[in-house]
Amino acid sequence: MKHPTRRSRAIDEQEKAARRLSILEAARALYLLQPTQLPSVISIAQQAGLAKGTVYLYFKTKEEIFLDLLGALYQQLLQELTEVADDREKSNEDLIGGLINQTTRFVQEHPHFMPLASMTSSILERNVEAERVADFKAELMGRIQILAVGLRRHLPQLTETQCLNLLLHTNALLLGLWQMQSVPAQVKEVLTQRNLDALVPAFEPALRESMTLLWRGVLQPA
Amino acid sequence: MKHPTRRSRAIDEQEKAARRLSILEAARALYLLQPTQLPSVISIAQQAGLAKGTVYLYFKTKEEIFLDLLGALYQQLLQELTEVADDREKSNEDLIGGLINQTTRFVQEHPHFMPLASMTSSILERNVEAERVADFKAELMGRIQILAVGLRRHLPQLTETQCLNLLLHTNALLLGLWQMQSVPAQVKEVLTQRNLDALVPAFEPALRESMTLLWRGVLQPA
Amino acid sequence: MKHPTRRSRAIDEQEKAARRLSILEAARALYLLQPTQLPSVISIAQQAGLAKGTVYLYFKTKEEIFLDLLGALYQQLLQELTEVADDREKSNEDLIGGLINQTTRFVQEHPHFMPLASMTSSILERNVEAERVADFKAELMGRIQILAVGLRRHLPQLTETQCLNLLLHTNALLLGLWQMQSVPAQVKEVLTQRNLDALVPAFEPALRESMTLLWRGVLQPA
Amino acid sequence: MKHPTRRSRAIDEQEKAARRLSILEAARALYLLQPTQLPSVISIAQQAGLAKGTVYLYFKTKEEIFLDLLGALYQQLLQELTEVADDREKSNEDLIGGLINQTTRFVQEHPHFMPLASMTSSILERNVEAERVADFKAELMGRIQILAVGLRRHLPQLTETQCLNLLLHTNALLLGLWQMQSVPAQVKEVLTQRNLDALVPAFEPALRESMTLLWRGVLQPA
DNA sequence: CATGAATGAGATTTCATTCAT
DNA sequence: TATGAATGAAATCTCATTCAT
Repeated sequence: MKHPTRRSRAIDEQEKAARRLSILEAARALYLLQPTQLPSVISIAQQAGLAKGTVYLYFKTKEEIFLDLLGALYQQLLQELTEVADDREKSNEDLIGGLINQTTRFVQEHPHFMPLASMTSSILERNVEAERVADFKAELMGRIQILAVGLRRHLPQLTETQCLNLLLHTNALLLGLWQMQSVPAQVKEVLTQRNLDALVPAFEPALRESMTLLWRGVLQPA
Repeated sequence: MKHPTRRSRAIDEQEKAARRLSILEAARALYLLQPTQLPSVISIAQQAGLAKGTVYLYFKTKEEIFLDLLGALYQQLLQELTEVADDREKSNEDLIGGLINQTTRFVQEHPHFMPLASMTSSILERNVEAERVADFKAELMGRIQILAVGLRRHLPQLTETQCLNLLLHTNALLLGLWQMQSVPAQVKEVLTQRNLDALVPAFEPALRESMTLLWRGVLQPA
Repeated sequence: MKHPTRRSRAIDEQEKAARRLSILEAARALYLLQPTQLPSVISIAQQAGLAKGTVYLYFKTKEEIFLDLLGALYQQLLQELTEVADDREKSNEDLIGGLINQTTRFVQEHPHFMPLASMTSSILERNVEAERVADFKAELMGRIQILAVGLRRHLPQLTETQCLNLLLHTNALLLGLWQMQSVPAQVKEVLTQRNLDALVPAFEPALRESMTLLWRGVLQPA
Repeated sequence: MKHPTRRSRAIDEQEKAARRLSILEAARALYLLQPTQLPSVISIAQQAGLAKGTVYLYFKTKEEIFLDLLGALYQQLLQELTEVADDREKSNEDLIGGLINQTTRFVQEHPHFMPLASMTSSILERNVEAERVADFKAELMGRIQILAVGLRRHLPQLTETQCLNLLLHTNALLLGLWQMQSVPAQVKEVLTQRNLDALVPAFEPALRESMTLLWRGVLQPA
C-alpha cells in the first residue's frame, strides 16, 4: 500500500545532473540557515521537494552531499584565483594582493564555504566512500596544481614545488585561521562579558597578515 | 541486593578529582585506539569502570571530556614551548628550530593531540557549554600570551602583537596542515592505486617549511 | 537535544518481565485488530506507551515479539491439553474428544494463535536469531513430549514414539487445515459470488474429522 | 537515443504469453537459489531481461507471480496423482502407496513446491487480488475433486465427500509437516550443538506415517 | 507497451542524554 | 552520588509499487 505522488522525472544525464544540483541547492540553503550542524536528510529532501528515498538515489550519505558542495566551492574559488593569476600584467605585490582579495571576497560571498571546509577531515571524509573522497582530493589537488603553474609564470624564481607548497600552506592557513575565529555566538557573548573579546582574532586581517608573511618569506630567501 | 556492582562514592574533592581523571584517562585510551571518531559514552564509562550516568555527573557532554583533554594537551605543549623560549642563550635560528622541533615531537608523542585539535571548532565547541568553551579559549590564549612574551625577549624587534600573531598563525598552520594530510587509511589506499600518493603532503616537512617561511617573513620585513 | 519524558523503569528482573509482557500484550492487541499483517514496531511501542527504542531494548526484531507470543500460546495450549490427558478416569474416546474440544476451544478463544502459528516457518522464524528460534522449538517440543507421556498412560498399547508422532501429526493437521480455510474476507466474497463457498472447508469440523481418523488409525492397527 | 536498451514489444497474444512465462521462469530460478524468501522484483526483472515496470504489466503484484507458479505445480501434482488413481488394476494398498510415493517424489523434484505452498495463506494470498486468489482456489479444488472421483472408483465404500476430505486433510498434513521440519540452516546448527536434532521430524517418513494412519482410519471405520 | 525514476512506509541501528530509583 | 533503563532523533537501507516519459 504505497502512495506515490506525481513528479517529474530525470531521465537523461542532464536532467539527473539537474536533480542532483537541486538536492545540493536544498542542502546549501538549509545549512546556511543553521550552520551549527548539517541538516537532516529528511529536511533536505523536503526542501528539494523530493522524497527521502530519492535523495539516497543520488547520494550515498548525507556527508557526500556536503562534500560535493564543498568540492564545487573549491573548484569555483580555484577557478577564480587562476583567472587572477593569469593576468600577466600584474606586479608581484598586486598578484598577492589580488589573490588575497579574491579569497576573502569568496569566503564572504559563500558563507558556507569555510564551515564546510573546516569539517572536511573530521566529519565529511569520515562518512563518505573512499572512492569519492579520493575523487574530491584528486580534483582539488589538480586545480591547485593548475593554479601553481599560473603562479609560477609570475614568480619564475620559485620552483614548481615551491609554488605548490605555497598554495597548500595558504590553504592550511585558511582552514586553521577560520577555525580559530569560528566561535559560536554564545561563546562570543561570554567572552565579551569577561572582556576577552581580543582572544578571537578577526579572520580577514589575520589571513591578510599571515599570507603576506608566508609569501614574503618565500620571495625573500634568507 | 539490587545493585551488587554499585560503586563507592566520591565524597571529598580529592576523590572527585580522581574520578574525573579516570574518565579522562579512559576517554584518552579509547580515542587512541581509534582516532577516527570519538568513542561512545558507554564505552568510556565501561573503560573507567563506571556507569554511563556517572560520567554525566562529571561532564555535561561527551565533547566536554575531549575538550578537557585537549586543553591539557595545549597547556602542556605551551608549557614546553615556553621553556624553550625561556632559554636566553639561544640564537634566533636555534630558537625557531627549537620551537619547531619541540612541536613536532609533541605531536608525535601525543597522537591524539592533532586529531582532537582538528575537531575543535566543528565538533567539540559545538557541543560544550559556552562557559566551558570560553574557559578553554581563555586558558589557551593566556598561555599563548605568556609564550609570546617569552618570544619577544629573543625578538625585541617585534611588537608584542606581532609575536602573538606569529603564534596564532603558527597554530593555524598546525591545524590546517594536519587536516590536509589526515586522510583515512582507505582513502590513502585508493589514492595509491591511482598513483596519486603525492597529493597528500607529509605533515612534518610541510610544517617545518611553512613555519620557517612564516617566521622568516616576519623577521625580514620588506 | 533529546526530550525524554517521564516514565517508570524496570529495574529488577520481575519488572523487566512485566515490561516485556506489556509489549507482548500491545503487539497482541494490535495484531488482533488487523491480523492481515504484523503491526509496525512504532505502533506497538505507542500502544505499549513506550518509545520505539525501548521496544528494541527488549526484542531484537519485530518477529521475535510474535514468536514469543506464539510460544506462550503453545505453552498454554499444551498445558491445558496435558491437564486433560492427566485425567485418568477418561475413556479413550473421551480423551480424544476432550483433546479435540480443548483444542478447538483454545483456537476460538485465542484468535491470534492459528494465524501466528501459520506464519511461523515463512515469516517468524526467518527473522529471528537462530538461538531464539531454537529456544522456541526446544520449549515447544519439550512440552509436546510431556503431553505424549501423559497420553501414553491412557494408551499403553502405543510406543512413546507413536504418541509423540501422533501429536506432531495433529499439530501438522492444525496448521495445514487452518491455512486451507484461512481465506481473506474479500476472497470469500468472490467465491460466494461464484457459488464456490464449498471450496473453503470449515476449520473445526475438518479438524474433528481428520483428528478422529488419525487417532483411530493409530489405535486400530491393520 | 535515450533508450538504447529498450526491448521489443510483445504485440500478439503468443508473445505476451511467452513473456509471462519468462517472468515465471526467472522467478522460479531465483527462488530456487534461495527459498528462504521471495526474490525482489528487480532481480526477477533482470533475470528475465526486462525492466522492473514491465513485470507489472504481466502481474499485479510480486506474490501473484508466485501464486501462479504454485498453481502450476499443484496442477501438475494433481494431474500425476490422478493418473496414479486412474490405474484400475491397483490394490488399495498399492494405490495409497502409489499416491504417497508420487507425492514425495514430486516434492523432491520440485524443491520450490512446498516452500511456496507453505506461504500461501500468510504471504501469497495476502498480496494478490481476491479475484486471482479465487481463481487459484477454484482451479485447485476442481482438480482435487477430479482426483477424488478417481479415488472413489477404488474405494467405493467411501462417499464422495469422504474422498474429498481425505484429500484435503492429506494436503493439510503436507503443509503442516513441511512447515514443522522446515528449519533454517542456522537454527539446525544450534539445535545440533544442543543435541536437539531429534526435534526436527524428517519430512518424508512423517508424511508416510501420518498419511497411512489417516487413510487407514477412513478405511477401517470404528 | 516498455522503461526506470520516484515514492515512502517501515525496519533496524546507534547513541547522547535524561532521570527515576 | 551512582546507576542504567528509557528516550527519541536521525541515518541508512530495502523494496514493492506507481507513473511520467
